[in-house]
Amino acid sequence: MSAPHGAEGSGEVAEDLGGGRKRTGRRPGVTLSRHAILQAARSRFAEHGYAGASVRAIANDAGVDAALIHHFFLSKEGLFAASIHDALHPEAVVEAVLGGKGVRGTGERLVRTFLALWEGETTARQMRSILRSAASHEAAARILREFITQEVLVPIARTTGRTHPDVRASLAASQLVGLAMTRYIVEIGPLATLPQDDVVACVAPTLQRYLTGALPAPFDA
Amino acid sequence: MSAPHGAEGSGEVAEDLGGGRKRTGRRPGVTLSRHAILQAARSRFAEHGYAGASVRAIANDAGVDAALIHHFFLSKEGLFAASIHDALHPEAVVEAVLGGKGVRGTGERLVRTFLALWEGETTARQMRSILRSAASHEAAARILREFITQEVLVPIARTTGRTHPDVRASLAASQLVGLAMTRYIVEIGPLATLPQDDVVACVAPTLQRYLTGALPAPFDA
DNA sequence: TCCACAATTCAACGACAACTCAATTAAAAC
DNA sequence: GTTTTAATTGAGTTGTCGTTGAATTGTGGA
Repeated sequence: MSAPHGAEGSGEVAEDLGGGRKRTGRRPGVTLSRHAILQAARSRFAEHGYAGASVRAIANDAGVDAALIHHFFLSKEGLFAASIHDALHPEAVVEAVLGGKGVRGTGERLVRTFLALWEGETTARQMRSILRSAASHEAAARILREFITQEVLVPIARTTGRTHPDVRASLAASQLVGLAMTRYIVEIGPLATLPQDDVVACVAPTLQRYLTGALPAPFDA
Repeated sequence: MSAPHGAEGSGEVAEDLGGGRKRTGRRPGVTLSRHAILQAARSRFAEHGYAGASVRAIANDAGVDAALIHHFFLSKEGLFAASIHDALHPEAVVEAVLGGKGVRGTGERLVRTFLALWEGETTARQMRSILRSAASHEAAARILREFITQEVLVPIARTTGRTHPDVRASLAASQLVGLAMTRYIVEIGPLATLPQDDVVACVAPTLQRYLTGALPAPFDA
């Protein structure tokens, strides 16, 4: 969970004059507000989803007027897009998973790489934002859908040289998305508390089977 | 998807006097509004999640004044709770899955029963409501969490007589939740379009392994 | 030095949020 | 038939939403 001081702590440029009022006009020195806004947005979107996070609350967290958000990002949509921009580096993920080490450890490397995204401070917030928002915000759902299908799983499945790479890819996606939902969002039972290595050990065989194992009758019969 | 005339169609009791206005006071005959509200609420919550669905929009869909919702359900929270109430009948699910037919087909029966919930008109809306809202609304997340862990998966895992039933249960939950997310919410790739039987054939072995197979080293070594 | 521009806040807009209260009409209980 | 209770809307409260335009203050280039 985030520390009690929250996402503020970067925007302490503006000294306030009595009554919470801040001096208008540009501040001296380098500008930090844009970055502060992005960080606050990631936290809010990660905790409350797209609809539940308000521009004003984000601005407040960032220690900034709400209008500044529109100055930088034009709209709430724009802020959301920017806040999850480059959360997902497909090349990096694909590289980490394939890594030239042959096909046998693919399942394990896939879970491990995926879980790592959920442990890093910044990437975890972005992942939470995407998943939480994807459940009810179409733009987020589209981002998630296209990223998963086009940029990570299809390449992975294709390089394994098996049949029906798209089916294999979506099956693997279902297990990974479900893992994220149950471990990090809904926080179900032992899955939410098990050490990372145990989770990897349990789930990796499933992914390995989806990616390189035999598919049931309707497919390869 | 829902028909264009939407969730109305039941509340046609109130004839309107000119200008969209409706006569005040109680309507003659039996009262259908409560039911109409619940149906409209299920649709709205299913499509937009808790935060994205407004009481006014639901009232509008139901052809009813917004105040009537508060009269019946006291608050939006109350409406939400009522709208997903008895969506999940644990006994029925457990019965359908265990069904006295021994342990070998448990995985398959579990997926099949789960998918059936997502195909029925009413239950699908309730499932969508719960999952969409659970992603960002704590009350929904709690409902989902407790239902999954306490009322379905633990009993199922316990009756299989294997070690670590809670770990097995949460692993199975992760696959099922992920399946619902990818097939019905985010609609990823082939999973969203595959016929039900194919999905069952692909996923059942995973559940069977989680529930009755060998767990990896950290658990049974 | 002057000028274009970027950063920043204030004040407000119109829309809509959840919710309340009183009035009106019908059903149910007596 | 009278009284109580339930259903229903209208009008309104209070608050928040995303967004805008003008005003102010700093930065950087000519």
